[in-house]
Amino acid sequence: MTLLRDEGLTVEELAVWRMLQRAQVRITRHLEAELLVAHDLPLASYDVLSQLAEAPERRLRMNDLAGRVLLSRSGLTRLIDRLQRDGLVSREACESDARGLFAVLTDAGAARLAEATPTYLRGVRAHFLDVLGPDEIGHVRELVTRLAGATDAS
Amino acid sequence: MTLLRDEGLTVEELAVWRMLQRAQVRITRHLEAELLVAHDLPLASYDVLSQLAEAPERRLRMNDLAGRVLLSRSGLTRLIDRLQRDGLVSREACESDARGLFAVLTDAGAARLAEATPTYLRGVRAHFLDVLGPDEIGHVRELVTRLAGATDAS
DNA sequence: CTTAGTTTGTTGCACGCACACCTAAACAGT
DNA sequence: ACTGTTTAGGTGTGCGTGCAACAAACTAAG
Repeated sequence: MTLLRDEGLTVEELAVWRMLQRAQVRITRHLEAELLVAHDLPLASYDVLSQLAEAPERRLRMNDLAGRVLLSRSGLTRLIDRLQRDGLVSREACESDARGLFAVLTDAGAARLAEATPTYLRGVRAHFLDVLGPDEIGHVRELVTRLAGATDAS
Repeated sequence: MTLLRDEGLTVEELAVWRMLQRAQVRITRHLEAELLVAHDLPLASYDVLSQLAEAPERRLRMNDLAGRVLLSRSGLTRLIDRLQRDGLVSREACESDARGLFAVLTDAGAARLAEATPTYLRGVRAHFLDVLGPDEIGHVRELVTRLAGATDAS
């Protein structure tokens, strides 16, 4: 694979990227599977609920929310449809802007979130954090911060 | 969020996990978008082609391949259908096991892969590797290896 | 006030994926 | 051989997502 050298990559660098992809996919699937069997709650739904829970007044504009959960606006529309159908979220109009809608966490949604959160946190610990040495976390945090921010510059 | 403490997580640890998720999704999307506009090749297809290219005789059993690209067997069946339709891959029977099938990289597939690889590698460099300090790679490799392997133990 | 342009959220559509089920082939024990 | 079990791969179906097109509401310029 002389192509690698042409682009200035080592085989090690490429392998690291592939393993990261692999690890991320597998961890995410474990997490989702655990949430699903224990609480019938997909990971994307969990993300939405927790974002709302952390937001002031447990409400967020659809657009803001879509950005935070890395979902397209249309995808979020459908996801909120489902959550609303299950009573975990409600839609409320925005008074200052008639086209705006808030997604609002209901009490039932908060309860469901509280119920699922231990499962989620245990999964993050078991599949991710326990694999890191405790002293590594600071280093990884710094690294991941750079990664999350840098992808904007494209 | 006293729930965090109940599970022995710090807010920093949780934030690191979230940012990693975020970074991974964004990098992957950039990569896929670039492959799509430049070569009309989805990332999953690229992965299959490159796995085949690295395999002995450019062929792999469906089951093996499904494991390597983190796809369900049915998902792989459909993906190979598409690649076969486009002439990038062919199916060949296995003589020693009549129910086995090989996915084989065709010359056209190898050509398409060679064409797309620079785009892919440049993307990996730009969105991922450039963000790492060169001295960090060894450390990250070691870490990611643990992550990729550890998720089996569940 | 009118008109052009932008932003917000939703809908039609097609795609890609996983789950459950199915068939055929291999294997195991009797 | 004969029957039950396992494994390889493919098919039917439903779900979740993004893209493009849309309607409604806001904004800005004349």
